[in-house]
Amino acid sequence: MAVSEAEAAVMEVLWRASPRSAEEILAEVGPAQGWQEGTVKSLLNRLLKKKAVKAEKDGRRYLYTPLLSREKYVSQESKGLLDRLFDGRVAPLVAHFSEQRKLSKKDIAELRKLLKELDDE
Amino acid sequence: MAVSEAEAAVMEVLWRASPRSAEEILAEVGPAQGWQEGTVKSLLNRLLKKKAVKAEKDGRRYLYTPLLSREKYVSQESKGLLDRLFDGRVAPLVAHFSEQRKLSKKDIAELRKLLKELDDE
DNA sequence: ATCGACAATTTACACGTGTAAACATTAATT
DNA sequence: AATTAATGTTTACACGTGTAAATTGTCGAT
Repeated sequence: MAVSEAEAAVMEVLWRASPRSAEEILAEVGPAQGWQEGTVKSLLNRLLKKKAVKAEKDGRRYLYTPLLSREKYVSQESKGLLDRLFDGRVAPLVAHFSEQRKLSKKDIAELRKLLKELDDE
Repeated sequence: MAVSEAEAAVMEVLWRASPRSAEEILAEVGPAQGWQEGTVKSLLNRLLKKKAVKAEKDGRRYLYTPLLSREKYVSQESKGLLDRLFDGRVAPLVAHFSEQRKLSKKDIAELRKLLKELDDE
């Protein structure tokens, strides 16, 4: 089963640094999302069921560590969107943003650099 | 409220050609998705509630037309992913696919062309 | 005017999600 | 040992989604 959006917010915390306790996770994500303690606990349990994180005992509490990597998660999400909307190809996606004038100077510069690097291989 | 994935499959049919009757939509999308008549009817009604399509009477049936454009839908979906996973910037997304070796020859060629065109403006 | 066919609208139901309270367990403190 | 504080586990509930059956409405043919 897929990691939901709220669950992903918890994963983001763990991807930044792990292992972490529920309390630490709450401290980092609670204020921003307006979440109570119970909410984070639930999300952690669902992530455990989904095998997206693991927990190891540390005294009276647990420390959580990601099992699903950010790379993998990002790949799945990106591929999903690409397949659904752009026939699985990257160029049309970029073209879309280009048409919407959503490419920043920085984006363009970075894309140029990227293509140049691909040349050198 | 957002157009869901199943609903989007119905929208795709209407984006290809409209207006269309429920029966026509079913004929086009039913087999591929394995959907019964009732399923398509439900999805159409939800799309009506969401103001994503409109219906005009044609004899004893209705003909449906998109109100939400594919452009707009694609923009929303893409922006959502970009903001959630790539800090709102396009270049990191492309870099991600590049690292995963998911850029086809064709993609690369098209991206080159795109950047060249941006130059000429 | 009634019946039948067809199409739309309503209702249904299981499951995931966002959100959290209630309850249980465990370790520390009195 | 009993109580309390901290933390984890279970239960809850409303809402959206995927899927479709049941019901209602309507036009055309007897």
